Amino acid sequence: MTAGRPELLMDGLRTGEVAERAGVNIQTLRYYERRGLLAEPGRSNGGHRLYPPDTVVLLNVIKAAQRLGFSLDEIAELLDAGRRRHPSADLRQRAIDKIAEIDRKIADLAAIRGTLAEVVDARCDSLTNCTCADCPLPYLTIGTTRSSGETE
Amino acid sequence: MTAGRPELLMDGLRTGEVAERAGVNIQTLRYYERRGLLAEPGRSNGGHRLYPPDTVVLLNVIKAAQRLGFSLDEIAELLDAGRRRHPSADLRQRAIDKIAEIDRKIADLAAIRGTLAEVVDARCDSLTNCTCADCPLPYLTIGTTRSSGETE
DNA sequence: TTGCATTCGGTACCCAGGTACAGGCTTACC
DNA sequence: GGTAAGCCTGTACCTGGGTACCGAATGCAA
Repeated sequence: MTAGRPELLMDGLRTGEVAERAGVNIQTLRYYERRGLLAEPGRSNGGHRLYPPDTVVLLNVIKAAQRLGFSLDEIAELLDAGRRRHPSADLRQRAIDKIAEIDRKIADLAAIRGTLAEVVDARCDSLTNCTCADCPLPYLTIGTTRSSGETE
Repeated sequence: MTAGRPELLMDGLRTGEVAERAGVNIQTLRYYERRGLLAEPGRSNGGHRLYPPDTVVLLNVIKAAQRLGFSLDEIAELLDAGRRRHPSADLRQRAIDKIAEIDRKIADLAAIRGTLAEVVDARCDSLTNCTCADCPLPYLTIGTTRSSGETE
């Protein structure tokens, strides 16, 4: 039992492979494990981590959520919510709140998008000497949905 | 000319007022000024900042953009783009890129929203003992649009 | 004019989210 | 069996985005 047997049970991706495929640093994997975003993976006999292949997908999800402005704690919650689909009443309520927040984000993104689209259209009569009168303050529509009270 | 005259030219909001109305810290105003997100405001005779009132709106915009996952540098760029609507070819291209990025964000948010909505619906036959077979990996659809190359 | 609240500039510190490095074991291949 | 590449734990460090604190100067009202 010391060595030699390939130990079929514990195949999987090693940290380096996962990191490369997901485009993250190896240290980040351990960091996420500490933070509870990644479950502790299996180990080889020698103690090396062996990840299930879908870990790569999960990492992509986490990175996408980060780009959307969610903190790691929030992402952990979202993943948890998405994982067990028969949530407690509390979790359910938080999901509802998150949905409202997401709707706000989408609306704000749409507003920014709109302004940028106008920029690209550049409906001005000249690149250097624009006389169009309807060039008001940009993005005025966003950020106005929430007065001051934050998520806390 | 030493004092007494209200000096009509230099009315405006003082840092404390702006900070309170926008719900940010006073130090944050100076920080944003250093970072180039806020233009240097006028000053009183004694050197105190006097902000134009729409600074509050601008701060709300900045905060909204932050919640959407944009860095301060990106926000500075977005503001710049939105401000001068007759952009250079380069700025224009960057606006186009940003729009694509925003579309991706919106799509990802919609995916998360969808999963959360399913959670809220909880289309399971029991809260503790669910037999529904279609509870696959959550969020599988998001994060898959970009393979690895990032904005850089 | 006195006095308290604000603001000034400057520097130091804080937190989240990583990233790097050191010294020692594993794995893989010849 | 030797050895290079890869991974282990642990700790230290870095960047972005702020915050806090200091002593001095201003603003404004009584």
